Amino acid sequence: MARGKVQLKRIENPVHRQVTFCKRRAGLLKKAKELSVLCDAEIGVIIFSSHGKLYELATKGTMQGLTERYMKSTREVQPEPAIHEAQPGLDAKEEINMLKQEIDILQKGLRYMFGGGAGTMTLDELDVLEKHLEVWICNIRSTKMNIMFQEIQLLRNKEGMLKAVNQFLQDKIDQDHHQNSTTAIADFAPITTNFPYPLTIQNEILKF
Amino acid sequence: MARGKVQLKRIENPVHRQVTFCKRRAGLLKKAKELSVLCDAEIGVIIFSSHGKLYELATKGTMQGLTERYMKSTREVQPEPAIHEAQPGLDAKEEINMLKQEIDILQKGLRYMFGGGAGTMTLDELDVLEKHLEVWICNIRSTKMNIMFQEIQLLRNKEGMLKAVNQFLQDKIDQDHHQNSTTAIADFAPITTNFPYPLTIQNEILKF
DNA sequence: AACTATTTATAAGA
DNA sequence: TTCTTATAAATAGTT
Repeated sequence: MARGKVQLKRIENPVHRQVTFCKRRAGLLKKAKELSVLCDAEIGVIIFSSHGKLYELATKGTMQGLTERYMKSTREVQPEPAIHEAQPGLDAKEEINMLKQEIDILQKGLRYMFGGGAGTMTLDELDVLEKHLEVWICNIRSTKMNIMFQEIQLLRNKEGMLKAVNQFLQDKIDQDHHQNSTTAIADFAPITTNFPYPLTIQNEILKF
Repeated sequence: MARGKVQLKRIENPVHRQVTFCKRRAGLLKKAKELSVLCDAEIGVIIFSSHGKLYELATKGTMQGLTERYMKSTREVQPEPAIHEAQPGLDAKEEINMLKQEIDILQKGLRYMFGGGAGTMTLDELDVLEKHLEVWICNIRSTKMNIMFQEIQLLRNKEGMLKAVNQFLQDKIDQDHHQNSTTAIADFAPITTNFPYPLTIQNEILKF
């Protein structure tokens, strides 16, 4: 925001990006603290850098407490545990009975599973159990996707940094070659490829 | 920040506080979005106003996913409780440990399922759990198939018996008709259908 | 909700 | 990283 307008897109230069991250992170956390104090609000900020490092701020208590409060707040909006959508025309007692029945089925299912399938469940009970398990697997796959997505992000970042390092090394090599050809050794062969030099990157660079 | 420095303390005037909250909240969320885009960071902001109203922002995915990532990040700092000892060369103990581990995963999975997905499982653990559930579902489907096959057998038996009864009744009717046509009444119309007589089977026959 | 005078944040350079 | 500084952005107080 100074000495030049900023484009609202990912900063490709890794050094530049890191510096900006540092500065703006500090600024964001400062702003959050100010807002909390001035307006008596409870605020939590979680920041994961592109390298996966965590920075956090929780005003008025712990992040743990805040996330719990958040869950409580949103649970009312989103009845998360699926399937158990309130059926119209059923009062509280009926709903409780239905839930108890479902728990029974799940418990029976666990015995069925670990007891070697020797339990005796009806077709309907098995249907309910199957649906539960399908939702469960669905959730698991979704979580796995999230985790894998994070992995991909990390690898992309590594790729970007490696490219930058490659470019740096290439430039250095080009420079060296230029010096050599103009001072001591005759240019007996023009270098037309950047290979195999970029492959010489040290392993240390890969450790984040 | 304009037309007067601001004191870093709670604004006592409620109207003034509300206005400032509104403005600065927008500013904070904007800054958070910018930081996320510019520096490729995953950011979550949770704001509870002094009246308890929730405002939130989650870049790159859901707040749910972010809090899970946060939990995982902070959990790693704390020592992981209950790690089963893995002694090489002892087959029996190894097997027991493996089984314990599997049970752990299943228990964790149950918490994951019924705790609203707030558990923190690794990708490998989720894989194991998914496989377990797939086997489980497979077993359930197999059992369902068995049950349904038994149903089908039962229905086939009923069908066979009904057909036999029908045949018996049909024969009886044919016989009666033949008697009538050869003794008293002229054959004014040949019977070419067994309808609607088979529909007169008594309900008692259907009860197995 | 708009409008500015100022303060604050920060991009670029050192 | 840290400091400096010119400039963009945010916003306090006002209309």
